[in-house]
Amino acid sequence: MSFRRDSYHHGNLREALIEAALLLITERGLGGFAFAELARAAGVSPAAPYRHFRDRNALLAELARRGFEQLEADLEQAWNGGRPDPAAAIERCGRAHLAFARRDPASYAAMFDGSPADPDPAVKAASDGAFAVIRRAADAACAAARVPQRPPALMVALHVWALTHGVAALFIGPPSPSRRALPMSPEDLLEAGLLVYLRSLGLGQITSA
Amino acid sequence: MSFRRDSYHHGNLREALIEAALLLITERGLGGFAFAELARAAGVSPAAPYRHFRDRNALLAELARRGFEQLEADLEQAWNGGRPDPAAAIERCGRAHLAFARRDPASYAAMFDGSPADPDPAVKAASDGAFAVIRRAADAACAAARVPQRPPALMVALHVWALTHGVAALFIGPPSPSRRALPMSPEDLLEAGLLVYLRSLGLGQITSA
DNA sequence: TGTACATCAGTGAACGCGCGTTCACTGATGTAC
DNA sequence: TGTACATCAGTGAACGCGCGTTCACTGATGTAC
Repeated sequence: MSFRRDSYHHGNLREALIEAALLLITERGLGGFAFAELARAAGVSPAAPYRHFRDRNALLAELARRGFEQLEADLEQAWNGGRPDPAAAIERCGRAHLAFARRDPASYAAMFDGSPADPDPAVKAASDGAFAVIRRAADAACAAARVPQRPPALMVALHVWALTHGVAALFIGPPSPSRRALPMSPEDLLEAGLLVYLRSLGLGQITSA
Repeated sequence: MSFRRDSYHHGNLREALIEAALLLITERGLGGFAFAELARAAGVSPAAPYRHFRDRNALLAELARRGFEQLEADLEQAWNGGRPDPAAAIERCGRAHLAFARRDPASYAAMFDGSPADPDPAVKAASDGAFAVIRRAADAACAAARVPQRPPALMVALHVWALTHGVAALFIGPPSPSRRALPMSPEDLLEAGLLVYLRSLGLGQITSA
């Protein structure tokens, strides 16, 4: 999988390293790549990556940051101003979240299973941005709620976030020791869960039996 | 942190290796221990662990298996026959699940974030056992449900499982790049979420406003 | 009670390996004038 | 248009390190008789 180039300068080594990391993480999990291995895959000397990333963790942080920015964009598009109604739009956000985890499992791992000791402010900001979309959705949902007893909007946002991530973590991406066979798609599972949840807030259509 | 012993035989090396692994995983994450390091921590030669585990993965599988067995026991006790009612008992199960993740984050990681390529049948069986408790709880909940429109019991079980794991993964254990500050306990967050969800099935007390 | 023997947990030395990181360097690029 | 120079991406060799794994071995334990 190594890469041959003709000129002395690679030209796009930074991107090449990131792509190689995504590939290796997808194949072997978060711990499954070595800094030196990325250099080999990009066809440069083992010292070259240090021109672009301080170390392995800096690269992982970059993956997480970009991932959250992409997730925010995907969620924003799925939300689509809450049309036609908050419940339907939130379910679309859930699907978009799962689609992201499916499409880019390596970034998803860097975002949610990343290194314990790494309080990178840029990653935090990007993560906040993605969550803010769900937070706004929860605000809209709560404003439209037709029941007196409901949790604060922040809690609703966290419930949606946690249920969605729970489904993604359990049923999308590399199989873990706990992976169960599912007689349905993760998307359908999540949609049904959000439906039940939001119905309790007086949202969504209650289809007649 | 190494361990001195007086006799030629360790006596309880297997357990000592497992404890050392749990400690190191807690400190540094799943990838954060080397087989040789466990030997050092237990005060034996680097070849000694091979008497007890085929390799690093076999030890991780053992952690996962034991973890699921403990989780099953905890859930079973929390369920307590569904008394006084399924909704209250399910919320107790959620708390027990979070308590387990809190008490033994290393095992939890081995159970849910474990190695991609490791279809250990004993781990699978133990995992099935833990989930079965929730599955039975969902059966009871559905039997008591007072609404016509509800998902199949398996789906209800998966929703509870996913929401609970989502809360644990996001807010308990080693902070990830996505960890958000929570203005409440994970336990309260989960309880509120389950309350809203189960209310939609016609379960639980609807406290008057 | 004593002895011979099987069992097996742990030894310790050794191996080849790939890693992260450093260093003074060199070759290409682009810009000032 | 040409030339001198600053910049900096990538070199390649080197280092020390800890890892996983193997091997013939040795010391302790327990059991048969």
